[in-house]
Amino acid sequence: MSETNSSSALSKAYEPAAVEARWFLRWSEEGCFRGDETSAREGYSIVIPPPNVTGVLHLGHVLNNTLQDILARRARQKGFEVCWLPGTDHAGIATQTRVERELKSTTGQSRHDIGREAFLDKVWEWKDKHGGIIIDQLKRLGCSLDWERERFTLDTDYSEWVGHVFCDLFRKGLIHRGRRMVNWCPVSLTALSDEEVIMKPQRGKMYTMRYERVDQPGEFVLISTTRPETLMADVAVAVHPEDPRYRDLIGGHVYRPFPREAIPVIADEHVEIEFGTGALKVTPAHDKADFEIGLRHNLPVIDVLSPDGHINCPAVPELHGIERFAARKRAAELLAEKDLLEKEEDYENNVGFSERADVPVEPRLSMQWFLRYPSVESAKAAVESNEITFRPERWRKTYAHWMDNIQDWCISRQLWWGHRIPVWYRKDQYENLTAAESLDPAAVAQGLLHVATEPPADPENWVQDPDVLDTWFSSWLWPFATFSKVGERSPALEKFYPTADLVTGPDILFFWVARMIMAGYEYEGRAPFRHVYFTSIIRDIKGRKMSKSLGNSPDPLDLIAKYGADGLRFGLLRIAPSGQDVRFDEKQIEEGRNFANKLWNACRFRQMAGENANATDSPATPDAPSVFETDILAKLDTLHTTLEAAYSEYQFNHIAQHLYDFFWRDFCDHFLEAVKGALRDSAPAPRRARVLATIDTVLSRFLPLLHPYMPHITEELWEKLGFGDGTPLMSTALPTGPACSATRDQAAAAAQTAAAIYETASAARRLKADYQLAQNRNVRFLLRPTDSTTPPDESTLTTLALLAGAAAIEPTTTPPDSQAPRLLTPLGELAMPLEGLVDIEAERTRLGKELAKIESEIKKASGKLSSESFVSRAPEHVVEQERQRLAEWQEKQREVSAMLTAFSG
RNA sequence: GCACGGGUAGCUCAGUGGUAGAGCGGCUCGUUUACACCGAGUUGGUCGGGGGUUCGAAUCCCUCCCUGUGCACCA
Repeated sequence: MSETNSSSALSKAYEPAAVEARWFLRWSEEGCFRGDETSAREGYSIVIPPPNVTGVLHLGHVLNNTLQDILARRARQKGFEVCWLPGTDHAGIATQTRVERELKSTTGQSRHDIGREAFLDKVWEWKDKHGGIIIDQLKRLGCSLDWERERFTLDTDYSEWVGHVFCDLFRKGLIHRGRRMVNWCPVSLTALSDEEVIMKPQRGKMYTMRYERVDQPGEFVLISTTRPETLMADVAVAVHPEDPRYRDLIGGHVYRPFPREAIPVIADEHVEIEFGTGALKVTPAHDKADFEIGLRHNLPVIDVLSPDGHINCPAVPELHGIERFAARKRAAELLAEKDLLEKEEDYENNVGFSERADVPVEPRLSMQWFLRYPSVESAKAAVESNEITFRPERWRKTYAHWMDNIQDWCISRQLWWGHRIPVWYRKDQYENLTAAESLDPAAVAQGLLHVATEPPADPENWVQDPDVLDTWFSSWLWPFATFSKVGERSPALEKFYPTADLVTGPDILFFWVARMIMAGYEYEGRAPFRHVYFTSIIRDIKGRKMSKSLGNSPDPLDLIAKYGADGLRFGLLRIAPSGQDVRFDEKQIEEGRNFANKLWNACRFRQMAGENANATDSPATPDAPSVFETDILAKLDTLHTTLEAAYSEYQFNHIAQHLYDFFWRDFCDHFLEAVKGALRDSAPAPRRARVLATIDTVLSRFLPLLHPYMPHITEELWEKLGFGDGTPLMSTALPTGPACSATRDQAAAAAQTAAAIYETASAARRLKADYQLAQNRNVRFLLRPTDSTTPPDESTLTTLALLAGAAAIEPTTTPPDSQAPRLLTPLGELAMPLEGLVDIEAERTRLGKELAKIESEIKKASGKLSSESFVSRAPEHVVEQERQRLAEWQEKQREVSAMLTAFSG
C-alpha cells in the first residue's frame, strides 16, 4: 500500500454516486476512452446499435450497453486497441411525429402549414436540444465509448454514404420505382417495409353477406368478409374452379350491394373451397391477395380509402368521409337495412399493425421505391459457414429462413425527416414520369432523370423526389460509414473494420443485422463483424414485456441513484441468461449493490489492517503459506481460467456468478475468517506479513477481473489500496501467470484440508446453535480422529476454534462421555461436552436421522454394486468410485452407530 | 400451420449421462471492532405429465400439456 492513499480511509458503506462521477471524469481526462487508429496494438472495435435520437434509456439499453462495455473493457485489459463507437440514428417516423405533435400543440400548425424547409429547421432544433439525452445517460452507466467519435445518421459525411449507396444500387439496377401493394400506415401517412408490420390476433366479426345473382333475381350468393367497409371497391366475386356449388355461376354476374353494380364471377385457384362460403369478394385496391387476383383476371382497381383511413366513396354518401372502423359498423348496418346481411359472427383473425403508430396498416397500392438486396449469397454463406457466429446459435436458422425468402425492401417513406431520395425529375416531364406504372432506368440516359449525390447543375429545371429513405437504409451502413468518408480508406477504417462483436436484440435481426451483413459485403467486401451476441428481452416479474403504457418499466436512472451504476450492471448481468428472456426483479439489483458493498468492506478490512511494511521490505517471507493461503490462491488462478473460458463463450451470467461466488464465499466467508487470527497484533509478525501479502495478491488480481462488470468501484479501490501507482485500473493490463506457486497436487491437498476445516467448523456451529449457544464463546469441543482421519495439528485446532467461535477444540483419543452431543465431521468425531443440559431424546433423533440418511446412501450404492449388469457394463472408474463411496458411507455408518449407542445407555 | 426456445425449491435462475445446486424469500438466533447492503443455523424439489433408450436419465429419443419467439396466414 502506498502512503499517499492510506490516509483516505474508506467509509463504512460504499457510496457510489460521488465515486462514479469522479471516475467518469478521470477516465475522460486521461483519454482512456479513445481508440487510437495509429497504435501498434491490434484493433478491437464495436459499434453501438445506434439508439433513436428520441429515445431515453431503458433497461434493454442498460443490458445491451453493459455487455458491450464489458467486452470493450476486457479487450483493453488484454492489450487491444479498443474503439467502441457511439452514435444515434435519426428515427424518421418517431422523430417527425414527435416534432409534429409539439408543433400542433404549441402553434396549432401542421407541418404542411409551415412547409418542408421550416419544418426541418424545427426538427433539427429539437434534435440539438433533446437528441443527446440517451448518449448522456450512457455515460452515467460508465460506458467506455469513444466519445469523440460520436456519429449521427444525418451527419454530412454519413449522409453522403447514404446517397452514394442509393445511386450505386440504382446504377446496378437493384433499385427501382413502381406502383405496388405496400403496407400503408394511415396515421404516419407513409409506406412501411414488411418488417415494420406486426401481426396481432384481433377479435372481430365475420360478416356473411348476400350478393344477388344478375341472371336469377331473388337468388343470392353468400360471401363472408371481415371488412364490409371495402365492398364498394369489389370488382368481382371469385370461386374455386373445382367447386361444384358454384360451377354454373362462373362467367355470370352478381350485384355488388352498394353502389349497386353488376360484377363478374370469376374462377381462381386462390380461393379455398373449405373456407367460409367458398365465395370471395375481390377487392384489388385493399387486399394483397385480391390485387394478385385482379392482375390475373385483368380487373379494374377501385380505391375507396383515403390515405388517412377514411372512406372515399361519394357514390355511397352514408359512408363517405367516415373513419374506416366506424364505416365497418355502418356498412354492416346498411347491409342489414337492405336485408343483405345473412349473419354476423364473432371471429378472431390476425391483423397487421404499424410498429411505430400501433394501428392496423392498410394494404395500399402506391408508387414506391424498392430495393432488391445486394450480396445476398455472401451474406447467407457468411453465417452458414460461421465466418460470422451467432449466439445463441439458434438465430442462424431464423436468419437463413429470412434470407431464403427474402423480399424486395420498400425503402421510400412519405416523410420529410430523413435522407431525401437523390433523384431529380425533369420538371416538364414530372407528371409523365411519376404517373407511369414504373420508372424506366433508361430515362437517365435520355436526360429525363438525374440520379446522383449532387443536385443537377440547373436545379430550376428539375424537381426532386419528395420522399425520404427508410431510416434502416442508413443504419445498415453503420459499421463502416462511421469510420470513413465515401471512397476513403481512412486509418480508422483500416484499424477498426471489420468490427469484432455486435451486441443487439434478436428483434432487429432482419431490420438491421442481416442488412448490415449485406451492406458490409457489398461495400467493404467483408463481413462487418465476426460475432453477433443476441441479448435477452427484459420482462417484468410477471413475464410481461416492459412498456410505457403498462408502467412496468423502471427508469434506469432511478435504479442507478438507488443502487449505483455498478450495482445495476452487476445485478442485471447476473440474471441475464444468454438469449433467454429475463424476468426483471429489483431485488436482483439490490443484490448487485450488496455485492459492491461486500467488496468495499473487505477492502476496508484490509485497509484497517495497516501497511505491510514487512512484506514491502522483504517480499520473500520465510514462513510457508498456510493451507488457507495456498487454497485461496489456487482458487484465484482457477477463477482466472474459468473466466477466460466463459468469456470466449460469451457466458456473461456465468462470469458474474463465478466472480460473486469466489469473492463472497471463498474469499470472505472462508479465507478471511480463517486468517483473522493471523492479523491480530499478537500474531507473529512474519505470519501476519505473509497473510497481508496474500490478501493483497488476491485483491490486486480480483479487482481487474471484476473491473469490466463493476468499473467504478474497482477503480476506486484500486487507487485507495494503492495498487496502480496512479495508473487507472481501466488502462492496466490483466495480470498474467499464476498467483499460486504450489504444485497442482499441493493445491488439491490444501483445498481438501481447508474444506475439511470449514466443514468441521460448520458442524461445531451447528451443535452450538442447536443448544442455543451460538453466541457463547466459552464452549469447548472435543475432537477425536476416526480410523481414516489423521490427528489435526495445533494451528488447525486454533483456526477451528476461531471459526467455530469456541474457547478451544481439544484433541482426544477416547470417545467422549455419553452425555455429549456430537457430529461426525471430516476431521473425526466432534463432541460438545455439556453439563446436564443435554436433550438425550433430541440427540437420538438427530443421530437417528443422520444414520437413516447414511443407510439410504449405502442401500443405493450397494444396490448398484450388487447388480451384475452395473458392474460389468459401467466403466471401471465409475464402478470404482461407487465402491469407494460405499466404503466411506459404511465407515460413517460405523461411527454414527457407535455415537448413537452412547446415548442408548 | 411451419420452425425454434423454455418448463428444476415459494421467487429468479445454474446444472447436457454417474451423490439435485446458488442467491433471494421463510423460520430461529445474533450487533464478538470489514460489512445488518452483515454473520450463523435452518426450512424447502415425485427436475411439467406419460412412454422409451441405458447398468444408470433433470440431462438422450418419442409423445402430450403449458409458455415464449420468429415466419406464414383463409377473405
